[in-house]
Amino acid sequence: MTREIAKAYEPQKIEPRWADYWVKEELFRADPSAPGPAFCIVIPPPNVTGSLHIGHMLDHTEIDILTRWRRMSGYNTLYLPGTDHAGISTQRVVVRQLADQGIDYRKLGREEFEKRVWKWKEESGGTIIRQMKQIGESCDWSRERFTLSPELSRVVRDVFVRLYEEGLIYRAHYLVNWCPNCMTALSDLETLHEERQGHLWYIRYPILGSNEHIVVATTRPETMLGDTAILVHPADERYAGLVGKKAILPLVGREIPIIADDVVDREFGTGAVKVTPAHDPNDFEAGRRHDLPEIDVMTDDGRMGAAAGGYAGMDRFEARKRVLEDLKKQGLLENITNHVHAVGICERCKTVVEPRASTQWFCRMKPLAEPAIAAVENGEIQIIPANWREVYFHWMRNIRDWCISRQLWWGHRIPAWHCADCGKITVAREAPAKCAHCGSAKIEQDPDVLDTWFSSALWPFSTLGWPAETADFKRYYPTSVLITAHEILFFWVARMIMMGIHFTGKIPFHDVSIHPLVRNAEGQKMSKSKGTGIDPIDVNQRYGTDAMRFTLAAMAAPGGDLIWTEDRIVSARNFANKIWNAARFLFVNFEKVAAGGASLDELATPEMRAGAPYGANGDLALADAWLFSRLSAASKGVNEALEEYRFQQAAQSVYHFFWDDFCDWYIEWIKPDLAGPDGTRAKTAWKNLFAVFETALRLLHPFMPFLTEELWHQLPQRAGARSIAFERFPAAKAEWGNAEAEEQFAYLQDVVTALRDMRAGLKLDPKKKVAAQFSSEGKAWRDLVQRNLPTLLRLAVLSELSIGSERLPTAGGLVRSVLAKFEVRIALSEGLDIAAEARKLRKEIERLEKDIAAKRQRLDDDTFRTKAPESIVKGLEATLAERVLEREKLMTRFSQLEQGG
RNA sequence: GGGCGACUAGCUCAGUUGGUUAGAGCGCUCCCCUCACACGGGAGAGGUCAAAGGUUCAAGUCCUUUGUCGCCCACCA
Repeated sequence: MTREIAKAYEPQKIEPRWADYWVKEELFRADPSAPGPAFCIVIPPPNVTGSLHIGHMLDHTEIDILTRWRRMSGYNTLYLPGTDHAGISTQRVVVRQLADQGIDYRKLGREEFEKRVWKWKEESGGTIIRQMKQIGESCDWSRERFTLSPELSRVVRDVFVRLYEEGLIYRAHYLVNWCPNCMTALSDLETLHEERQGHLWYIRYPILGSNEHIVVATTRPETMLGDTAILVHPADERYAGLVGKKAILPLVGREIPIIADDVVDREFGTGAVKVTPAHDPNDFEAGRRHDLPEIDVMTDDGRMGAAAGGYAGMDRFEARKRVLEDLKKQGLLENITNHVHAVGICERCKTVVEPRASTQWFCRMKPLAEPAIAAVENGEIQIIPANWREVYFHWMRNIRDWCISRQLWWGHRIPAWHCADCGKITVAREAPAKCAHCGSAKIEQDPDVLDTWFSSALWPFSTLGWPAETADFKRYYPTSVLITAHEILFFWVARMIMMGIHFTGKIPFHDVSIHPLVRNAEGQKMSKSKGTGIDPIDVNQRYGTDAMRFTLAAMAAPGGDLIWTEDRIVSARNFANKIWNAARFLFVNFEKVAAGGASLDELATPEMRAGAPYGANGDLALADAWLFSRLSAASKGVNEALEEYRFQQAAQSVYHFFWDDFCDWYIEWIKPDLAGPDGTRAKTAWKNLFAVFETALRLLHPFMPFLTEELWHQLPQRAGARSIAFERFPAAKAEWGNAEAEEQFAYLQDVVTALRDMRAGLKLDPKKKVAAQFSSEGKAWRDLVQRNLPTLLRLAVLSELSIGSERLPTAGGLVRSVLAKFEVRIALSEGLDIAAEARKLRKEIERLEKDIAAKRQRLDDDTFRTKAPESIVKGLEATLAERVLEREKLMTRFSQLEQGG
């Protein structure tokens, strides 16, 4: 029987086939009525207009690894996909696109514009979902959700109304961050802060009815046009005589009061502050306290407005220049100093944000935050790694009300209607016919939409059908874990916890696992728009998605950032190639199995599926016992690591098992057995080889789904087997653990390595067989070597290996020893570089000497002996003895070498 | 102004609860196209774990200070 397997590993040929298969067969469709504990992850919904970037790739790789692992471990899994309508981002994209066609979106009107965005969404919105399918994510595609779909919009309205009725949503006039480019209010989180070198301008304000003046300092002189007061500290003697008087606002001529207020910092500037309630948060508060008028001197797009008099129509920064020039002309600009201060920047478009008083909708956060803080405090929700807990607490404990209204057209329109007659607001789930207060039909819906993150906050339960008690909601909520980057801890994670607890009475997820941010070699965040990123799809094309997934998993250690370098994916691709070739080794030899009388059907038995070693009841050769012990340890390692979201550790575990243990040692060790004349042994060897390989595929599957699916289907399978994704994930098997076999095999590995090292030192032809000697004082060790003699001869390319217990002489050859365990010798000296050997010995002796001294010192210390656990003391004593013996051997060898041996 | 994180081999990074010669990948040196694999095999070199102090029988691991870099939060005009 021959197996059809291509000689070369070409992921490009394999991956699309399985990606299609998984989607078409709907293999990962969740069934809430199926058995097993629930495991559910809802995707952090990517922007519908976006495409997959490296950050998604990492996020989705982790999610899919967990999902596939849990599915294989008997869980009832749901990985729910979906996208976010991404208000500002999407609107910006379409506005720009229309502008490119010479169309002003405002002239289209709201309705038409919304149509255009929906059209754009239908045309381009599928990209990221298509890419997710392409990279093999095991989602239930039948449950795909979109934040702006009619179903989810209904949930949003419902939540809004409830919060409004509970008094947690209110409409108020307040100072907000205004982006003059996006022309909308922003939340505090959407406003970034950037340290900039600016200036502090000192301006004289004349005092009414006198020749005096008062000097104020400001970083934004153009706002003076909206000044309505000056504040000084009540205890400031410099200004004591001026409090209660009025100043004349330059350029404007308005009379403004000078007021005492202890918020003023006497040390800063001149100790006198100009107050612009409409354009500064502090001033806004001061304005409220002192009942000052608010004068908004700007327009929505960041120009000076009617209230700015002669400056009306100018851009705000142009106006700044002109104001300063005019002040200078009038001799009122007293001083200019350099001043570094933080400037608010729009998260989306990087425009300098204008603080501005405006009427907006807000969500009261304190009452929502309290139970959300408690849920993390009491451990109901675990944040991993734990250092993010503190970050979360800090933000949550200082949380401020959330400005949720946006002056955009793309999003969930606020379900509030203003009455033209009574001026009151009607908030309702469905459009009302008339005002709830006066019955007037002259009502109009509020033009604003909700912050995108408002609907995202509901995602874990809105996607599962809440508020209906659906089967999905009952089965999969709370979800298991949220996998995300720390960037959106506040934007999204914190808000989901608050909303989840508030509306469902339950936490939205048990764990929050924060993964690193992917950066490039220069340490910058990978970003396509900045040209600092890579296109993961393109990289997948070149190396394979499996290699990409494995690379990311292997690099994703909790904590810091992850720097993307291409050499890591090269090594992961090489690993995939190694697996492919190990498979080929099996497949091309299946013929021999058949010829030897073993049947492939027999190999596909359920016992083999479970990875049970053939002849497990004591009939295991050393290498088999060792391999199964290693396999069990690797399985344990992978399971435990994934349990704690240590992807890096899990990947490493499976990598080393497969490459080092399985390929480099086991396969090489048993090769003759496979082809050997002894039918029973050959059959056993094949069965074990098959079982371990098949188990390894299952162990690898969550990391490299395509490759493992491909190879698994090439193995003999039960009829009707659909996918390795439904096979059992390998668990640690205590009965396979075999410390004795591990110790013995490691010993033999050391012997082989020492012999090979000598061959290299003697520059022997790799094929040239030589005679060697082995010596150990332990009879058990000599017996072990004796039992494994043929293998040792083959692996070290020896003609013979004598076994003894006497010290081996250096003269006339080369000797190696591994600690006090054994000595090996090759009796040749032609190729020997005596000087190099002497250097090596001296170095090793020096190292041992240091080590011995350190250990002696510790053992001579009585406090150590009394305080340290006995096992540590005993262990130290034993190693010290070994080191001393080894040093002595090396010294003897060294002196023999010096004597011209 | 607060807070957090990083600093370990030439490079990119691991190192769970402190415990006996600190690991990986890439790169480097030497040997090999040996019948699964040169995207490979074999052997090896390379680190006083940023610095200083401290706690401890014992510190890469805990504490303090310093330095360098990065990030987050913050309404000093």
